Amino acid sequence: MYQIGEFSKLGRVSVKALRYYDEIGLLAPAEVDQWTGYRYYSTEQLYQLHEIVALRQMGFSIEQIAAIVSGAGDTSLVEARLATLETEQRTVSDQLFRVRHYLRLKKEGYEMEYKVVVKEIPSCTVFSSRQKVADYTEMLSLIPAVGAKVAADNPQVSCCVPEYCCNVCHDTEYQDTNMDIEICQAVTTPGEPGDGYEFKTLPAVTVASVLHRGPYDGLGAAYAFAIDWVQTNGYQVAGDWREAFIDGIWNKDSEAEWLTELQLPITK
Amino acid sequence: MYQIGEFSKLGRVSVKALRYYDEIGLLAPAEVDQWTGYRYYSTEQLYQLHEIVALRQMGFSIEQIAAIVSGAGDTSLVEARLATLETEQRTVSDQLFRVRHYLRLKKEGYEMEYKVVVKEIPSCTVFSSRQKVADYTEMLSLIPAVGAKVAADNPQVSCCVPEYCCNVCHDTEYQDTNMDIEICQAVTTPGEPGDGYEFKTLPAVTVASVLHRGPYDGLGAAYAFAIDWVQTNGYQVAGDWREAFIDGIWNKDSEAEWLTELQLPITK
DNA sequence: GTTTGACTCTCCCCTAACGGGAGGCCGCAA
DNA sequence: TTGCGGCCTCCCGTTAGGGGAGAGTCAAAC
Repeated sequence: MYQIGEFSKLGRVSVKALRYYDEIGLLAPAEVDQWTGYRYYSTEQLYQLHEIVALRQMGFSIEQIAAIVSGAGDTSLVEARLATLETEQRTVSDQLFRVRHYLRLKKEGYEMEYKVVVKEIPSCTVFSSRQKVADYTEMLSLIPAVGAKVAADNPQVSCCVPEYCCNVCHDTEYQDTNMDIEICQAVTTPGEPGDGYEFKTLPAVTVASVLHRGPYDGLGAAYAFAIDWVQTNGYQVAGDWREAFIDGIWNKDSEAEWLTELQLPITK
Repeated sequence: MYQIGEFSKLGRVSVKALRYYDEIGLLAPAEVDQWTGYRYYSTEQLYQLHEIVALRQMGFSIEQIAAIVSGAGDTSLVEARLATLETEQRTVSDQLFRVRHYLRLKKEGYEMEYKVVVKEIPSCTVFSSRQKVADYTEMLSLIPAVGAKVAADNPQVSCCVPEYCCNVCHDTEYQDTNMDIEICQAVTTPGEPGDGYEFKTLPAVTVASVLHRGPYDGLGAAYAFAIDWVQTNGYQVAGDWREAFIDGIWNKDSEAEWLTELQLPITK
């Protein structure tokens, strides 16, 4: 019989952990002195502890270990652990990509103006108007015009809250002149198509998102950053880019306060 | 200005998380209504939140993020994160090896009698006696003899608590006859060498440990298991094997209760 | 004017697997 | 008798919020 301190050294497990295992019923001592409360362990417990430690080293939770050591023979928990480990491996790998990319740019002296977030954009109903525009100035003038026309034709249509107003860019690479864009505005219910616009459903996508602050002539740098990020982090661009308008001329006087979100659909 | 619900949808962050970020001072709303307590966020906060989410997706803790967004420009936290990620990657990889090894054996119908634990054995002072023995029976008779001789010659020498009594096996592969073994017993202080024994220091080692229950003729299977485990888990054997005696003929009548620990020193 | 339903607030308890420490008991050695 | 090391229980702390209770707020609908 060992005292808890000796037993803890034998099994390379802390005294605190042993008391915890006792408390939750995972590993009770062979004997507990009824008067002093002292725990006494035998080598039978050492054998059990060895198994517990082995399972802990595989990363099982205590609850899972309790299930495994009691109802042995079922591999489902182990298979679940395998699946969990595989996703953990992907997560760590993704994070490594990001951190290394960040450090590389920092080392090159780049000031990290842009940060990339991967997010899910749910599917949504929009009215849209696809047009060729000469530049961003022309585009900006079109948005309220389209909105006004739709509102006039479809008085029952209301915009989503919070708003989601974006361009879907149909050009195959970034350009800021003669662009093939589709102005979209998310609405709560579809309406009837009209002159120069229609209602459609934008698909749900996973995007790499970059926020750009300032006037639109800086969007090129943001795009370049986003595309580089997507490639060096092991993703591929998988769909038409979107530019979501958050702040702009309609609510901010100073161009420096304009806020636009680039959304590049991606897959691994 | 957005209410917390809208803002939470814009940033794809839960309301709970936003309130938490406010509470700990990481991201305060632009305005809080003094009477209702309602939080109102502006797009400036959206920009900050985007950065926070990007850093979270790199796996930084909230505390680290607070440090990064306040005192920007220092890469030490990012380098620390890189180091942490690299060890996490190794941990996950190790666990994957173990779980896959386990599942493979299970699928082959093997009953998992042995579990492997990787543990550190600290350096310790021992008296030792290296001998050629014909078999385990002969070895068993030698241990008490050596112990008695040392105790007689060195009355001030006392054994460690808990005990650590082991064979260091100098054979290059497992054999149960004509073995070249070194009987060792950990003591608290070194003594004077004597006839057929000496005092020495066993090095600290990292070992793969397997517990074997039962008589010594089953040790071969335990060795085979341990060696297979070491190889399929990407380790190499790096030193002389040890057999640590926990329970045996000296305290258990039934051979089935004997307990022996195989310790194979390993490196990655 | 009232009601309703969605939204928000604060406050409190919960997580996993122990670690740290306080305050007190037990047994042994000087 | 005193000290010391080991052990006990009890309580609080850790992360990054999640869940829910109970109450207040807001805007639209009736």
